[in-house]
Amino acid sequence: MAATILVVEDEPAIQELIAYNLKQAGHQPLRADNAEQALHLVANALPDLVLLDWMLPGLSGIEFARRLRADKRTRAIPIIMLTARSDEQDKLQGLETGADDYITKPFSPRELNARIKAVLRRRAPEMTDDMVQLGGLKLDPASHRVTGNGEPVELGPTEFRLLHFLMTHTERVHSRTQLLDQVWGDHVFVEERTVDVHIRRLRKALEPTRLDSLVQTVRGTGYRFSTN
Amino acid sequence: MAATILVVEDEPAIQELIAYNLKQAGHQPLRADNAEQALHLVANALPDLVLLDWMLPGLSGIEFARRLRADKRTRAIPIIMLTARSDEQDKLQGLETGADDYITKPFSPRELNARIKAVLRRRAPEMTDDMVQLGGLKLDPASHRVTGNGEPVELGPTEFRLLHFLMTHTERVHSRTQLLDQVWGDHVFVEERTVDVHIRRLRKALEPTRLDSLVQTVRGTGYRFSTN
DNA sequence: TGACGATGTCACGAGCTTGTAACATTTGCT
DNA sequence: AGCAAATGTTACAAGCTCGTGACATCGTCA
Repeated sequence: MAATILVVEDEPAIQELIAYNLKQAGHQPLRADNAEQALHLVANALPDLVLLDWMLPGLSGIEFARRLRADKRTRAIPIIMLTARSDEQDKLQGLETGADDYITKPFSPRELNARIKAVLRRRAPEMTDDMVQLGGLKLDPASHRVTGNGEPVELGPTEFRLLHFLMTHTERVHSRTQLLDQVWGDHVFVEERTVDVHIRRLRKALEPTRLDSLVQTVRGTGYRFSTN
Repeated sequence: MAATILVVEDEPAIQELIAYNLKQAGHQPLRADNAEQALHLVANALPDLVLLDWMLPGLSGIEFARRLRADKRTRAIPIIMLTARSDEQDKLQGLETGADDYITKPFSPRELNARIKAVLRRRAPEMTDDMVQLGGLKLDPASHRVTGNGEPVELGPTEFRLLHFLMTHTERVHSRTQLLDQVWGDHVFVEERTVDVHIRRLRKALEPTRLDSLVQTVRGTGYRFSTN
C-alpha cells in the first residue's frame, strides 16, 4: 500500500492506536486533533485517504467532509468515517456528504485495515499494493517489478503506471483522455497523442516476452488491455 | 457510458463537484451557470442529458425545461432536476414539466450516477455501457467487442455504433433520416444512401456468423433489427 | 558540470474509414 | 412482360488514425 492517511480524531488514545496500526500496515499516518488542524494539513499535502471521526470539537466531521468535497483539489480523496454510535442517521448523512465507507467504534485493527484496503481498491485499484497477474504478465507494485513469462521487464515510471492502470482495468476501452486523467493525473495538460508514444514504449518493452499483444488498439476509441 | 451531459447550476462549488464526478464516471460535462447560457450551448450541440438546478437566477429551471420540451430538436433530451428542498410541490411541477427524474440535495455521487444511468437506460439505452445480447449476437460497449455465435466480429467505428443502436432499439423500423440523426449525430449532413452502404458493411461483417439476417430491410421505410 | 534517463512533441507514412457515385439487382405495380 | 422506384453492391478518392522514429527539454546524480 504505502498510502498517506490522515487521521482526524480528538481522542488522543484512539488517535495513537490508529496511527500505530496504520504504521504497522505500512501506511504513513498524519494526525489531526480537530477539523481546523486537519484543514491546515490538507492545505500542505494531499493524503491518499482520510479517517474521520464524526464527533469532533469545533468544526464537525460532516462539515469537514463537505469542505473536502467542495474543493476541487481535495474532492477525490476517499473518506472513511469513524462513528461512535451505530446510528443509522449519522451513517446516511455521512454517505450523502460523500464518505466512501464508515466504521463503528469500537473496531478491530483488522477490520480497519480491511476497509482501508477495500476503499482504496474501489476508488483506485491501482493505488493498492496488490500484485496483479494476468495473461503471463506479473506486476508487483510493492517491489515495483514487472515480469513477463518469468522474464524481467524494464519499464520507465510512466509506462509502469500506465501498465498498472491497464492491468487493474482490463477488458475495457480507455480513451486517451481517460488515460491522461487516470495515469498522468487530472489537471495535467498534455497532448493526447503522447499517450500513443507511451503505449508504444510499453509495447516495445513487452516485445521480448511477446506479451505486447495484450495491449490492444481500438481504432477510433482508445486502448484496451485484454487477455483474449 | 460516454454521454455528453449539460450541467445547469449557478453554485460554482456544486457545479464543479458534479462536473468532476461526471468525468470520473466517463461522461463529458458541459457547464452553464444559468438558463440563458444553457440555451446557447444547446443551440450549438445537443447534450445527451441535462442536469438542471431548479432554482436559478434569471430564467428559472422550470422555464428552461419548458423551452427544451417546446422545441422539436430538444424535446427528447432527458432531464434530471436538482432540487434543494424535498418540496413535493417542486417535484410535482418538475415532473409535470417533463423532467425524467429528480434528485434532492445534498446527494451522493453514487446516487447521482445511479439516477443518470437509470434515466439513460430508459431514454437512450445506446448511451450506457450495458452489454446487449440478442439472437446469438453479443455487443459489449465497455470492451468495444462484438461476437456472433461466439466468433469475434470485426466492425469499423460507424458500423459498431450502428449495430449498437439497432440492438438497443429492436423490432422497430428506423428511417434513414432517423438513423443518421441517432448514429451519425445531430448536425451532420450526409447523403441518406450512405446509410445503405453502412448497412451493407455491417451485414457483410456479420455474414461469416450467418447473423446478417438480423438486419432487415423494410422496403419504402428503412431498416430494422429483429430476431424473427 | 556533464552524462543520462525520462518525458513530451512533432513529422511522416502506412493503412484503415468513410462518404459518394456509379452500376446492378430486386420489388411492386400496371 | 415492362417500367420505375428502391435497394444492394462495388470501387475509389479524400481524410483521418495510429505507429514509429527523431529530437529537444528537463531533472537527477555522480
